[in-house]
Amino acid sequence: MSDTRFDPSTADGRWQKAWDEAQCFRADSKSAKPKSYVLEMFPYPSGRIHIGHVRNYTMGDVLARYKRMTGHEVLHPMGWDAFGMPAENAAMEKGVHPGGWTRDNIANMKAQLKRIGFALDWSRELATCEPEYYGHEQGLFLDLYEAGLVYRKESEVNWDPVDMTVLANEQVIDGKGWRSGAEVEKRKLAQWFLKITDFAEELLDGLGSLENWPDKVRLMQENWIGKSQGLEFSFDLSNGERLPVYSTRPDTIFGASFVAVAADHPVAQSLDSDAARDFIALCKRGGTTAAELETAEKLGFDTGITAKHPFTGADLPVYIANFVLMDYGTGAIMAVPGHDQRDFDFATKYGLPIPRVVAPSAADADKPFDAEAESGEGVLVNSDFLDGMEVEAAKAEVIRRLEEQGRGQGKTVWRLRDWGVSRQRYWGTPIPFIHCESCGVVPAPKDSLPITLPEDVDFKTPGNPLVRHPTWKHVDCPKCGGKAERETDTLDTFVDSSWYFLRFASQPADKPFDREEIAKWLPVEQYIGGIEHAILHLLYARFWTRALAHMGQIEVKEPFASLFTQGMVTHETYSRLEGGKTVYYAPDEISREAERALLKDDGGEVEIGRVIKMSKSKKNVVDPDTIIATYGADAVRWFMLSDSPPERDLPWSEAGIEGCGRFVQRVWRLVSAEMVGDGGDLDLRRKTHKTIVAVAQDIEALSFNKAVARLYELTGAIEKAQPSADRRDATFTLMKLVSPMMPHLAEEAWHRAGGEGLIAEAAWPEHDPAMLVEDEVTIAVQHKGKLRDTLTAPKGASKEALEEMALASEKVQRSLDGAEVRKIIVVPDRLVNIVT
RNA sequence: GCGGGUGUGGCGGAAUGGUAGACGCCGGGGACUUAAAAUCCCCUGUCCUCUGGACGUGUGGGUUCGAGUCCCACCACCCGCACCA
Repeated sequence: MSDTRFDPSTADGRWQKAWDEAQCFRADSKSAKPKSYVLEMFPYPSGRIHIGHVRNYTMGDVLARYKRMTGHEVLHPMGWDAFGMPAENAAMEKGVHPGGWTRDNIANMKAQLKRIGFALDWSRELATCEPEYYGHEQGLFLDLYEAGLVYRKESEVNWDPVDMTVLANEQVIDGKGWRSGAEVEKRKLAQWFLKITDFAEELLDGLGSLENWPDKVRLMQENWIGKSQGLEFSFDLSNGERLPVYSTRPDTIFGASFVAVAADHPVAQSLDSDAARDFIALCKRGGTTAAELETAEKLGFDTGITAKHPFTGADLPVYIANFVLMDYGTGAIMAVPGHDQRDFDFATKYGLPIPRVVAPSAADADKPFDAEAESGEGVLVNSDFLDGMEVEAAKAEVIRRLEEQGRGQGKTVWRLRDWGVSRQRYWGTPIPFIHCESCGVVPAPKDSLPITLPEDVDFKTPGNPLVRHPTWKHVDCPKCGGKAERETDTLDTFVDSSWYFLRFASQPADKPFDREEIAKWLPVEQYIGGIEHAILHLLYARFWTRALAHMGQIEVKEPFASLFTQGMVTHETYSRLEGGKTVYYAPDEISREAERALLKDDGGEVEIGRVIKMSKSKKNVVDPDTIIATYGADAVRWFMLSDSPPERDLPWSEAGIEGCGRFVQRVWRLVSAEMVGDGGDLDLRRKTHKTIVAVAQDIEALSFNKAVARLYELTGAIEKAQPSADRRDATFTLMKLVSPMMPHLAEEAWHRAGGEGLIAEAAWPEHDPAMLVEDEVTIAVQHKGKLRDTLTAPKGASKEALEEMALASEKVQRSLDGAEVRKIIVVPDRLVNIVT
């Protein structure tokens, strides 16, 4: 080791080993210290850690190390979201077993994480693909079944007839399977569902208690749950049937000029004419992509049936309409064109009346519409007994009257659907049920768990290997003992990630978790991950936790007390046209100059594109291993925290990481410098103590970029200071303050400077409150609201003294130029503003 | 279409209604060196008649002694949802 340079290639590994040996990062549940559970969303073991993971885990790591230094017993675990499709794809493409592929990937990624020096409790590592994990998941699934929260029903799926598999919506591109390219069919299959809708109200209300979640995420979940309150009532139809409809605007009932049903509504289906059948087919063909919906024209088909208005007795035409959805409300609506844009468009197209029933005031009852529907507030007009009422009062009145007639009732409708968890795949948790011809669907006995996946499977033939495995599915019925078959569906991987944070608290062999350990560690104080999980993962995990609480297995209801969603790591792109095609080049193929970028291969200039999310197709990716090998783990960690606020995107740049590498060496040189000297340095001491407080606040607020800026400032101040006892103290303090961010450098420097033990186990420095108080302050002097001069005054100087000093300033006098002073505003210790 | 967010130097970004641009990157100049790397020092919003001054936080208004910050309207970009009655 050279004296003048810090060498991460030897130091990083040395300290990682030292932390391992000292077991610094083990969480002790017997500890009396206050606990802190810091968790980052666990990764899918794709094989390589990418730079986004590095940013995510560095943030959590800084917080975890800081919490440990401030006297907390920290739980900071790591695991693997190890089931899922990519493993099966690899099996099909490369002929490797999903299990072997996954476990190899885990080993690689674990080694990568260790090279970054994360303060993780590896003794609690888990992988969801191991029976020790998913066996307990099967047990929990059976518990949920017992509690009435699991059921089976027929449901429509996207079926790929070539791959013989069910596709997620995202895997259907232009109506074709993403892998096979075959036309996707809609098939009805019996599938397993979790009754998340039972918890809709709770999940919605619970959002209110999650003050430390981003408003954005709470809003997204609120919209997803989609509570709406309105009225369900029935029309009498001319064919003698009754047609229930749902409306959130019952107040506008006198404005209804037609009734519309969905194409797959029974009323539509019962029509016996070719024209009707053709129209229904036309509706079904309609695409569901964003662009198609945007331009979709409102289309309708007059059924010839009429509906009797419950108050006026008028006969309203019943249409089949392509914009009415079967799976929301009752699949039928009363259409009020004047006050709903869709109904307005439809009525305009088909020449139906557009009556006004809400107006700004009673005098505007006949005000014409301005080419669009008015859905706002106002008073009711042209509405018989509702005339003159406000919207809210009118809603209540209509509901009251229809309830009285026994024709309808107030009703709450949710957008949230039950959670379909069946996947017709191999690499997932087997659903613990058995199908018996005589007993039906029977839960697997708990003592038969875990139901493990067979190892001897092949992926050469399409379809689910569990279905065609020669022996696996054949079992005796646990009820009657006769021949029966196992369920061959496996669970959605979102189930795996719905409780892993509970399993981290303790890992008993005979049960999913230990009640007391959950009580000790949960909730997670700080959960960090990507915004892409704002809805599904976070909603499912909240549901699963509440369901367990509902069954009395745990106390905690909300698993994540505080949530942080970090931004992406981005990079500019490099490309040029070659033979009419845009060819992208990777950053390491480029030599980047100030204004331009040249290809290393042939020296040709390439175009520098926008800074965008790193993606393989644009080749704008950097590999964590490479950069760690080049700059060391600490420089990379420091870069991840610098400059950009953590919730925003972070543009990766070669120049930036080099700057971080320089800073690592700057700190190193401070420690190498002479650390003794005479006398004190009050300014530096003040700066040091202010920095202790500020960095602590910044880390707790996750404002790592601000903490970084303050550490640069302190470093600069130490460099400028003459040797002194205060300079020595400042240097030791700096080592501790940077240690959560640059732990290897901090250990090496600490060790070299003669510090005791490991800095990873050191306490956060104490600050002296007296050092935070200035005795002199800078006062800004303004005239006409503009800065004219600044002056130095003793802290706490009187208003009169400050006024006097301000007026004495030559610059101020020049600006005043003899004008009459009308008023002087003095903000003590801050500013004087002279008004003329 | 609905909902949400963001807009500050060449770039990333600081700034309890009180000195806009902290800190970093890039760039320029200098020192050290035979030379380079490394390191150190200085400069670095725009403009002008430059020991000073004017302008300046997407645009236009407003509130205020004082607005990047608060209010109103608009523009641009980004994200989420999407015919949810």
